[in-house]
Amino acid sequence: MDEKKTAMIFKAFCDENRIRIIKLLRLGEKCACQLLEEINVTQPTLSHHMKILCDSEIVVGRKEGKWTYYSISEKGVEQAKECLRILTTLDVVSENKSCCEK
Amino acid sequence: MDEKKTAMIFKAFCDENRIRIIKLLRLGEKCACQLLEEINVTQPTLSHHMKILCDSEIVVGRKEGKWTYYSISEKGVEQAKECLRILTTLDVVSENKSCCEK
DNA sequence: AAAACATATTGACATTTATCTATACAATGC
DNA sequence: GCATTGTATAGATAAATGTCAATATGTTTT
Repeated sequence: MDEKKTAMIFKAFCDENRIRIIKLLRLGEKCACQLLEEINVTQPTLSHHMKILCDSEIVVGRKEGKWTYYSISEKGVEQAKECLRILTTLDVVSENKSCCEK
Repeated sequence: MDEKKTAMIFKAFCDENRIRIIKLLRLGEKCACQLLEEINVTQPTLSHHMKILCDSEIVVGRKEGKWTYYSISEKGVEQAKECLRILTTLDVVSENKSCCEK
């Protein structure tokens, strides 16, 4: 996975309000109006955060009439976990030249 | 874990150059000068990114003489994984009132 | 001690981001 | 059709962030 995509995924978890939103979605699908009641931001700001969360694919939105329902995407979460796993697993196969020997 | 700490952890993965640095560290411990050769930024910029990576606890630095060696922290990585797991696991116990019924 | 070297810090600057108000868009209900 | 309601977009602004040049700090070498 390229660096741009990786950064995009983890942007979901880089803002305190987005983390609060994700925590609320752990409880199940919620519509924007319900999130708005619990997060202390204006409606356009919430909308902005929901866009970033959806772009990261951690959250998915579902339109139904005039409401939009958001929930945590299992697929997106698995992608993030896999991405984190790969990024942080030591690569013991590739050689690694030591440097700066005294 | 509070939102501030969580955001701090995942900031490590929110910048393309930091992701490149982490990928390099997958190959093993490297000193700053070696990272500098491979990442296209100036020395102060690298130093800035290393600070953020260390603050996130994903990376640890070790001073030896005039060199600083950086490596991926297994402990920090486990913390990040656990944090991600908790954040994204559905909470089926808590009740969740539905909203916006038609 | 002075020079050389590796890294960190400071200060400036441009870009990005989070936030708000105002407005647009889309669906529902009258 | 028109008012109401839920959400998105546009535009403005302040704060945060990534970057660099210059400089400071600390270590090693001569």
